[in-house]
Amino acid sequence: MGFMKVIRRTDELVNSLMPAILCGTLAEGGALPSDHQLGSEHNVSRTVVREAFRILGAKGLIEAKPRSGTRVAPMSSWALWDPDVLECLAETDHAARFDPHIADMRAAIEPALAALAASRANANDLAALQGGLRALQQTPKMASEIAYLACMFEISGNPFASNALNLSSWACKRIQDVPLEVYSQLTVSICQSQPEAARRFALQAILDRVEIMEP
Amino acid sequence: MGFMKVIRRTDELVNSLMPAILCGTLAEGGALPSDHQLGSEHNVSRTVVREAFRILGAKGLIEAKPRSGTRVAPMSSWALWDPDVLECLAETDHAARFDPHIADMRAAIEPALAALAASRANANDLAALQGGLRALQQTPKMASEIAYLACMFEISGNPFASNALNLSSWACKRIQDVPLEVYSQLTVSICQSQPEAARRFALQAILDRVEIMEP
DNA sequence: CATGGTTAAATAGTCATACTTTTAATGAAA
DNA sequence: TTTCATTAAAAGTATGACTATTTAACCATG
Repeated sequence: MGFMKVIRRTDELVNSLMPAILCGTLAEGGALPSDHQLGSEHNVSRTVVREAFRILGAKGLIEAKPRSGTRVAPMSSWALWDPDVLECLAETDHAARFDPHIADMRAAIEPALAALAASRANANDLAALQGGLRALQQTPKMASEIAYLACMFEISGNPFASNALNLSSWACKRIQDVPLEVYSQLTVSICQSQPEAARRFALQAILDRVEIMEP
Repeated sequence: MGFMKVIRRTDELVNSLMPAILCGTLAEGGALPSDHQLGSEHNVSRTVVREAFRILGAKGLIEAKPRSGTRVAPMSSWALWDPDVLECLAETDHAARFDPHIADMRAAIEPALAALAASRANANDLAALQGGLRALQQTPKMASEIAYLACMFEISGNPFASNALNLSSWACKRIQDVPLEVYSQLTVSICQSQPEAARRFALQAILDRVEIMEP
């Protein structure tokens, strides 16, 4: 099935530099090689280096100034919600340092989205959600869990939810133990249009994971 | 004085294309001109066009494929949390459509951050926060409010908060009426290490704004 | 007529090079 | 020491040529 996405040399370079930035090999505020030099090191043209820099810059990871060169931006400007950044960060050594912060964010956002979903779902939505739950029960893997959450987020009708899903992916990836029972209760709550119950169960699903993570 | 940030022609092009994408002039799934053609239209080299495309691509706004050309990506992949995207979206005609969704997100996130801040603040943090409050009381403008919230988010210690601040900026920009009284109470709650009270007041600050927005 | 494979063309991707602009360092003059 | 011009390093821009990928038209074959 030919879904071979084109691999640009630009992207390869991005995938090479991003981990170095996120894991601190290239420290915050530290200088990157000049694009000419980086091109030589990676055997790519300056064009490729510059396009890679544009991408990293768009994600808030680096900043360039004429004559001064290109430097790693302070973490406060990193686009941590970005799927690429987040995915890359998850594969880093100190990913564990971010676990509690992500759990905090999820605990804030996902219950709210669940409540929204409960108050807005129509018949089609419920069918989709129940289908997602069944799939999750049959094969309780990470992919199914993400799909279920994606469905719930979609139902919430909030366009910012699709980015919040990146945080969920992180957590599901880190701890692949699916709280099936809670998800079942959550689904029921949404189907019965009970926002507050949905809110509680969505929170519970997260706390269950945190508990495993704690020690 | 001289903080004149360099204006790249690349950025100018991005600033020209992004609004067109966000406001739907370039519809989702619709094709952009080829980079050669776009270069002619804007009197810039293909280099500039391509770097602009890389930036827009990094923010999930467009996708390029050889031979097919470059198209506007589906909104679900847009990086709505990105400060540039959000700022640009705010200046769009249908910014109002996003107001309630942003309010929902803020209502979920900011109370949680306020609670975290209340439980983690040290003496220095409190001094900074109180300073921010005083500045806000003296000049209750948008900039002061953002600064205050930034301070609180920083205290929360959550690295994802700095991106959440973009949502706050949106709301503060849209309705510049500062709920001074609530912020005062919020500050007190944080200073007295009362997370639950802080949570309530942070929520209240948002609801006050929504109320104005509602009609 | 239908089917399937071949070819051709359009467009993104890459490279090399030359030139321009910005700005940090440097050093000379006041 | 301060100030101002010089210099040079690095990013920014332009151009043109070439490559790679893929759609779409085309042609041959059944």
